[in-house]
Amino acid sequence: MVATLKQVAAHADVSVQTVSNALNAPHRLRPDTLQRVTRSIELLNYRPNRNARSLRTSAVELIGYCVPSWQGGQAHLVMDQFLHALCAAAESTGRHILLFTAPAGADGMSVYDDLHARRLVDGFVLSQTETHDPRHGWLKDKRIPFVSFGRVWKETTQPGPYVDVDGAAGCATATRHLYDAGRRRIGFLGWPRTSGLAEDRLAGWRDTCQELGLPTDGLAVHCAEDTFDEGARGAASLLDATEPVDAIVALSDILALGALRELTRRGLSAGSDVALTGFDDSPLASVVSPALTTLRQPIDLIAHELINILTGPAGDEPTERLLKPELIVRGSSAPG
Amino acid sequence: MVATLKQVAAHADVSVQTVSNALNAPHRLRPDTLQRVTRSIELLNYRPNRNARSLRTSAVELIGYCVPSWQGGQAHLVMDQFLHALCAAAESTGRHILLFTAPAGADGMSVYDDLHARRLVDGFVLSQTETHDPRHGWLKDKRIPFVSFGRVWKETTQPGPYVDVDGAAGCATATRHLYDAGRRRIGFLGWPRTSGLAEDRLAGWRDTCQELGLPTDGLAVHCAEDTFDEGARGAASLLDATEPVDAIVALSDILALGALRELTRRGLSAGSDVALTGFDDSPLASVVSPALTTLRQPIDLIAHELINILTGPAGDEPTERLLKPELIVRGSSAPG
DNA sequence: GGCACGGGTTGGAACGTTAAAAGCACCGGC
DNA sequence: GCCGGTGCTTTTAACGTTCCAACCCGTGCC
Repeated sequence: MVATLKQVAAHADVSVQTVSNALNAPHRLRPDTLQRVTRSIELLNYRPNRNARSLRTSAVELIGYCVPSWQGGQAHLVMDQFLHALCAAAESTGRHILLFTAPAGADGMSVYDDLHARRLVDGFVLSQTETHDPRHGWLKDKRIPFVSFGRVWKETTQPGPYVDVDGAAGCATATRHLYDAGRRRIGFLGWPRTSGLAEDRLAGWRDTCQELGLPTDGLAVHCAEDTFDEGARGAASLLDATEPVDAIVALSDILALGALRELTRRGLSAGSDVALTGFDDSPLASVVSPALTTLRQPIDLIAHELINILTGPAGDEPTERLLKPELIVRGSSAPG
Repeated sequence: MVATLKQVAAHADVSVQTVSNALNAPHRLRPDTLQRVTRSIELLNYRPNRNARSLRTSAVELIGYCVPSWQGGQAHLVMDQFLHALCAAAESTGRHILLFTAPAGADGMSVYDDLHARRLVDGFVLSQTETHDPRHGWLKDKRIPFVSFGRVWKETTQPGPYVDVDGAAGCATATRHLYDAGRRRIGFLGWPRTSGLAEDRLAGWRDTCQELGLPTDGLAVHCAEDTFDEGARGAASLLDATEPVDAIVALSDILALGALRELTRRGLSAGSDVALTGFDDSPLASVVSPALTTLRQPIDLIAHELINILTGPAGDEPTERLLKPELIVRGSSAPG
């Protein structure tokens, strides 16, 4: 049915090894032999058996990725984009992504260990990194290759290589953009400060405000969860203050959309009355009206960096890449 | 580093084959031998090398899944749930999911062929099935195992096994639910009828209305795309009619949320003034207020059926499973 | 003419596993 | 005492590939 190296060799009247060389080290063959072998390969429609190859070379060219469980309605709105990008990046190096599920935290580590020990994957891409995430240290100890999308927060050193988006820089850009649009009282919609990510983005807004001489006292609201309702509630409290805000930087698109709903409910016009920005450029950002100004994570670049770091030369020092998100300006901050 | 069968065999003082049998056919061993071997396996922390096994048995226990590209802001809001479920289902049979990308339509088929020929996967799960989808026939001709999530529309026979959600039954349930809540003029928000899925769901609404003696003329709107704006526009036209609707069955959550926005904009209360249902139970459905009544696809069941069919005995006749969605009643159709 | 050299090619072994067949010890029946 | 099982274990031979060492042969050098 499917041709093997041996059959191709017989057809081209050379040894098996020569056919292998034709594919893996063509420079070793005399041009005429190479051509003869290549013709046979095409004629027989030969495709190398990946299992045999992996057995010999002990590299499976597969990268494990744990598909997050959508606990508690937490929507991963850009996960499909990320997966697509990660896949494409892996394929550009001849690799593929293997999906698996695992319990959260340290409990799931035996799954990682098992996949690696059974040689189903060469290494892992981690995402959904959490504060004090135990996975990184665990994998590092076991010397299992990995790279993380997202920093490990509140640790003195990063255990292993990572790629992340500079949330502080992003929120700084958004804040400055609002300032340039004439806003002078800019509020912040965030999450509780126990989350490293939340604190990072908060800092970007706070520092920029202070730099620009804008007030920050009482202008940061910490929403309990990432839902429309919480976003609306947070926005309401910012609008009900004795001195209401004229702009809001939200830590996520969901919160921003909640705020948008609240503005609309009050008969305020997002963009002209109150300017608004989100974070992530989720698919929803462009389908609401006015469309949401938001910070787009460079997903393709992130994915390529992740794969590069994971599959590149195994240097000792951890590789760290911090990428800047791009401000996508839409109607919610720049009407007309 | 990692123990092999040979090392375990030496440790337990038996032959390699006996260790293999201890794992794959324990009934062949004498109880005491089995115990001795098992102890050695655990002591050495042995894990079978999957590549070697696959080479020998020519089954890789991997299932290919083409990760959809999110063309044109089309949000796959339940894709992460589906992937998680598919993964879990595969793992419950000792298999895993391998992700890949491929151009849409017939152009991408060489990718499928290649993955199969190189023995990276045993078979495929297709999703995002389209009207006149060429993939099914192609795979069937090549005798590459696959199962489809979603029927192939507008063909006389289904090329190969599939699992799908009965959209007609779902919309019928929703319509009947609205009728039971006292609604007598129920509109439908759909997509153009070139889509088989759209026509299926439309039929469920239409037939049920006729059965209940409700009007349907001019009460179906076909939105050009799956966006909030289109949903809002469609809802507006149903509300502006000389005889406005008192309920709306929407073909998707996105359209329903657009309609919800339009209701809110007009000062109408969703649930009491106009009742509303969506389709998919996407994460957004429960975070808006009022929360959206919607039809939940039995994702876990779908995933299990897909894997069962694909990995079950290779019968000749195509296996077909049509599953009913579950109506999740929330505030948008039943206030209070 | 012998020898080192190097490009091109080959045979043999190995990667770690499982299928199939062979071996071995013990037992009951005639 | 031999025969045919039966129950457990080992031997042998693959699966399809790549690594390594060897080989062959023509060339240039002393």
